[in-house]
Amino acid sequence: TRQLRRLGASPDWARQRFTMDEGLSLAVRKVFVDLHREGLIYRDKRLVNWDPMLHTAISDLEVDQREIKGTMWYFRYPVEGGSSITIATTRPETMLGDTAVAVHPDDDRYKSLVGKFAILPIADRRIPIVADTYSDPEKGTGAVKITPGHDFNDFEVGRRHDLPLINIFDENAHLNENAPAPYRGLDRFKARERVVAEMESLGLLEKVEAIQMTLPYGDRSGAVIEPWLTDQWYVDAAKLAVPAIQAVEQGRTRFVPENWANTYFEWMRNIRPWCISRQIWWGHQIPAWYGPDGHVFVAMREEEAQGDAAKHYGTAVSLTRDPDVLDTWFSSGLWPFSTLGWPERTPELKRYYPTDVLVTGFDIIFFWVARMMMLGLHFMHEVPFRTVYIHALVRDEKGQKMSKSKGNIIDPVALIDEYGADALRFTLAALASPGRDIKLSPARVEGNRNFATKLWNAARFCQMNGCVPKAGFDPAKCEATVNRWIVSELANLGAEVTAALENYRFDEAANHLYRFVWGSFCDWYLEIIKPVLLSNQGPREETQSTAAWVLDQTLHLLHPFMPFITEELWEKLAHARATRLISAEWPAPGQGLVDVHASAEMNWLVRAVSEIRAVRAEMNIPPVAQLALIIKDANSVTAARVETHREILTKLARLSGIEFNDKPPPKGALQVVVDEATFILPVAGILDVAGERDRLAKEIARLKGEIERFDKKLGNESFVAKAPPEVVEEQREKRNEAARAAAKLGEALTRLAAM
RNA sequence: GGGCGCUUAGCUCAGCGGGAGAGCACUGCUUUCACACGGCAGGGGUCGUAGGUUCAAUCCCUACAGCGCCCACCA
Repeated sequence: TRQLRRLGASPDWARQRFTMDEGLSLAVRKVFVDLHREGLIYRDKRLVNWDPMLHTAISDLEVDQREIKGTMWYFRYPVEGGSSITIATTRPETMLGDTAVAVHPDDDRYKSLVGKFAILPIADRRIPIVADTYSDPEKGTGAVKITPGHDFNDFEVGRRHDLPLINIFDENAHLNENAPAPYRGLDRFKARERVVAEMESLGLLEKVEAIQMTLPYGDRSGAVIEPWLTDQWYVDAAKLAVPAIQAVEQGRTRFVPENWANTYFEWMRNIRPWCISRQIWWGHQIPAWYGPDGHVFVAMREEEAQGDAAKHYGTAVSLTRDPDVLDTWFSSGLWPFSTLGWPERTPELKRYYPTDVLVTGFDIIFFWVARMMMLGLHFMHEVPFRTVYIHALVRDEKGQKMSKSKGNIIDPVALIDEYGADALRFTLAALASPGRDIKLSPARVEGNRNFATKLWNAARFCQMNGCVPKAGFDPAKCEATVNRWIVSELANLGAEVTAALENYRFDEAANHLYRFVWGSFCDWYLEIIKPVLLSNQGPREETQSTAAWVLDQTLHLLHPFMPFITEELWEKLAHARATRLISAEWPAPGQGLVDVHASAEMNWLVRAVSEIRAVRAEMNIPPVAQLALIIKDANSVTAARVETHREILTKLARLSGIEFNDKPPPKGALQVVVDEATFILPVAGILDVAGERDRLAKEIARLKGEIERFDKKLGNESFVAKAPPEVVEEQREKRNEAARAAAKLGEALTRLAAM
């Protein structure tokens, strides 16, 4: 909770709930009772995953299969009548509970032995040799020991052949009284050593092999899990899964990204009975009571159970409540409706069920999502949520999953302390491309902290220059090109960000915002309007209002990512807002605000400035030197643009003046091509002639290479014939553009050489 | 064993049928009145390998190699 608050999560904190709340407990009991009555919850004696350390059963999902280096032992069991049969095992101690040896019915090696009896060494027990297809001739020796009490497969085999079931472990996985006397009380691993040693001394240990194998561990205790025979409560998950599968198949609930639906289907279609009872003290106690003879009464309250028992026995009896509690995921699975007051038909339930979006990690799909789907559909007859957004998992810089035991946890609060919650949020959003985990590095967060600082300074600049949101301001009515342009850019940004959010592409939304704020708004717009703001000339008022409006909209679009700084700036930017930013209506600047002419004009200006800056930097012209600009071969559009932006072009490109002149340029000048015009910058005194010649030659060579590629493509008949006409046309235009630039630079080079 | 995903600039990752992008790092210049957590300019990639489809492949298909994850009862 503290982390969530620091991150700026904005839930309805007043509705915080805890699964052990009275209301939720009632829902849990009702669900249990109802499912029991419907036969979907039942009690059964079978093998469970037993945690010998925590002394409780756990579900399949809480078992962690780990790859380890293990050992395979080959034991020879004597067979009555003189021969013997060899089995392989990784768990020698369980042989004390063997009640058969199984071979494949078609395995010729062992056909003659089927029906005979082996003598189980140490335990000295007569056990049958049975034929069962479970036995795989390819594995081990083709003969497999059967321990129905301590192996899930063997349990099934035992059932098929009506084999006795011997439990040799107690709750600590120590050997019990069913083991031969010397073994009683031994830990399973100690017993293993002893069995191996004894078999060896009996001359019955045939071979020992080192192998790779997997072992089940309890995900909480880390203890090796033991299949153990106990009474437990089960949910018939297979039945509940049917509608839950259909709901996703039919798209009533959608996974984002959608390939997680496969994971969900895979598990749901192979789901096994869900063991829900736990022998721990913390949790919802199971509402079941036992009579003196063990008869079970399931009821909402003890009085009801007493009543049922009295009816059953014909007299009042004393009942004992089942001490077990429920798997926490059982109560969590009710969350979407139990928190809304169910089983009461509350207004909240009506209003909020089904919910819109569940946001969670993929590792929770089985534990929680699947259970909510099953229980929600069963009790509410409607999916619990329309969309399941599976977010990326945050890993450390090396891509390792963060875990307490590895000690590589990145504490979000520490990052927030250093860089701010906004920077962290923005970083996580920007890195959250679908289907990929996030490797979180502080450098990345730092970069976005800088972004927040940039935004802050930009806002400060606006404020210092009287950019205040103006009531009744209509961005469509802007007249200055630069204002029309930034309004266009903002309108595009709004559409892009909204679309990205609707598609759950938080990364795209964040990147659009970053580029707009830093690139379009700060680097260009603010720089361009500085002269206007700092003087009393020009469209000062319009510019102030426009800047304020754009900043306002930007803060809003950025708010989900950076709630703190945007809220702060929003309130600072204007007094007496009608609402706080977080509850203001999401902006939807219309596409009618987009002015393609303004965009084209500003693109030209940006290109012109950039070209001049680049050549200056490359030719080492001192930044303080102001150069004259002579524009040659300009058409009327360019001429008009120059007039409009003369002042800003002069400033940004550090020019002393601009003139149009189509005559040959003076000696010693830098030359660049912008569209149809050649920009000439006389630098007679400081020109590095050889350097400029090289630069021009290199640029011409590059263009020639391009032209060659285009010509090759355009000369290809099948390209011209089969490619879409607009593509062909586009290539042709680009080719001509390159050719034009090359020609002009060629002239420039000639002039230079003539000096 | 089954399934999913990844392989693009030094690092972390976008992109995706028509001339390779971002952030960080790096190089040069720049302390000009929003911001040095800044500005300007720049270097750097045969887009894992080999085939195929196509006028055109980093992008689609197939195989292979390497890496990661999930599921599974391999004695």
